[in-house]
Amino acid sequence: MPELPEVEVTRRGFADRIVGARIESVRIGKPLRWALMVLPQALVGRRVREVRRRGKYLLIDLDRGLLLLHLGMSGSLRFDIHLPEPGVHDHFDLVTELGTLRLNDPRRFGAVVYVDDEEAPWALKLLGGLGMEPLGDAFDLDAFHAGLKKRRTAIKQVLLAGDVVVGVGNIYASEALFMAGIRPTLSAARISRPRAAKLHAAVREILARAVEKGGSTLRDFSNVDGQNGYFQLEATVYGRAGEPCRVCGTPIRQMKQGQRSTYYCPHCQKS
DNA sequence: AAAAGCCCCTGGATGC
DNA sequence: TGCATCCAGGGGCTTT
Repeated sequence: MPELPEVEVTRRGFADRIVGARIESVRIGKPLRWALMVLPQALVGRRVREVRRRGKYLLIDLDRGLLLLHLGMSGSLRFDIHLPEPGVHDHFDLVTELGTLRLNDPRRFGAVVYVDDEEAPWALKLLGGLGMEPLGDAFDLDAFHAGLKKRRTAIKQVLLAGDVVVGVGNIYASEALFMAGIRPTLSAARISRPRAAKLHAAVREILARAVEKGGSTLRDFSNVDGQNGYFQLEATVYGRAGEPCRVCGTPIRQMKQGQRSTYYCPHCQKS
């Protein structure tokens, strides 16, 4: 589920509501991808300072230390003053005086990790290799093009890898490549400067638009208030195999790249 | 060093 | 209705 837009929509949904709150208790359900790395009891009494996002990670800064949250493939967060009894897929509750933040994740590919600071080994391991943030000023076109030139793999794979630019997952990679008119299998290193510029702009536009629409809800995703996103309704290629291209009418094709589905228009994305 | 596969896990859709 | 198979928004780890 959650690519950058969904994580950002999630962040915006509870950041202002939880900042300043004192942690009253922590409840752990089934194990997630990694152990919490700190005794939940040790978090009690700390206060939430800020909620940030880096790529697809949420960073919850406390007055001492921070929590790194990842939603994996099927995770979503809820936040409310009062939440019902936890269900089988509710694996983490951060109970604060201003409300409870709850992670629901059926497939349990998500993660909650505590670190003392961003230089801690686990923080470096998870965040250290991440590429540029696509929204905001740090997404530099020169650096983007330079990053592509180093990679001979298919451009779709490079977008997904997250070491050049972060946050672009399987839906938005296909969407951005369609917007830029680039064939997903094209070697990243072979992308010309003008086309890199188009892709750079497309990534920004697609992600920003998706944030505006509340993200994409295919199955599990909803925001912290349980509301769905609507970007999936304006997908141009993702999930539309066999349906006519919205621009030229040619049937959209589906293929596999690295065990993941890629969608593209063979006419609009000739190379 | 880069690239390609494998795997973690659960549930929904589809097919026989 | 029951059971098997395939597929799904991610990404770390191991192997080439």
